[in-house]
Amino acid sequence: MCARYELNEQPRNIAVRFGLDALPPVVNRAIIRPTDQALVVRSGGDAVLCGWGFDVTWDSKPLINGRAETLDQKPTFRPYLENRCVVPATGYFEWRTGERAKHKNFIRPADQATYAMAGLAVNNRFIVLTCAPAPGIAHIHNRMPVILSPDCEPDWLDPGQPFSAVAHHLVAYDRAPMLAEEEQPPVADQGDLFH
DNA sequence: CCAGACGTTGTT
DNA sequence: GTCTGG
DNA sequence: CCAGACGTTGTT
DNA sequence: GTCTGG
Repeated sequence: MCARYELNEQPRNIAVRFGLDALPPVVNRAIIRPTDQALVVRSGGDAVLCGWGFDVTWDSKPLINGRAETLDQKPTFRPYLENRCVVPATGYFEWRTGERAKHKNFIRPADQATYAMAGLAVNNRFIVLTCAPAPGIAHIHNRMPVILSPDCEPDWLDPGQPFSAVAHHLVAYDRAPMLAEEEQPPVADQGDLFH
């Protein structure tokens, strides 16, 4: 899940939305994929670019997600429970497995154009935390990124809070419905390829 | 990053 | 070769 | 010692 | 690569 997301918003608006001190650094593409540099916000309006995924020695692929339910039990994550961040996004992509094909969905909360995913950021890398899905999108996938309400973001980011005091934020988004737009199957417009 | 897929209709 | 998805 | 896990996701 | 369990 959540192996791709979008941040399609003007730096100016991102700065306002997340209370940044200055305009955030910019990357030239809106679609973010594993290993890409992307914007993360830490406490105090500190916005930096980090690469998506922690490198692990046992796999060539980076570790891009962390399960919220077990985060504080994993040796890989436990040292970093206070290195919390939020990851600005305007939507994320999820593939629903259908009878015949996979259907790509673009998913976002109904009440926020630009929202915050909960994450950890360490050594210029970040991961996105996942939780059980909200009811409206459970048919698409059994996980979703943790999406924070704006009023919870400062608490989540507060480095003075122990993880145990902020872990309750790591649940499916329930402030508004989740909207999912399913990408239409591509039109096989190959006319007379076989004529 | 990198392994694995890349196509699956409806019988003109 | 390019796209997909974790 | 040494095989297997180690995160995830999705599920052969 | 390093840790864990048998």
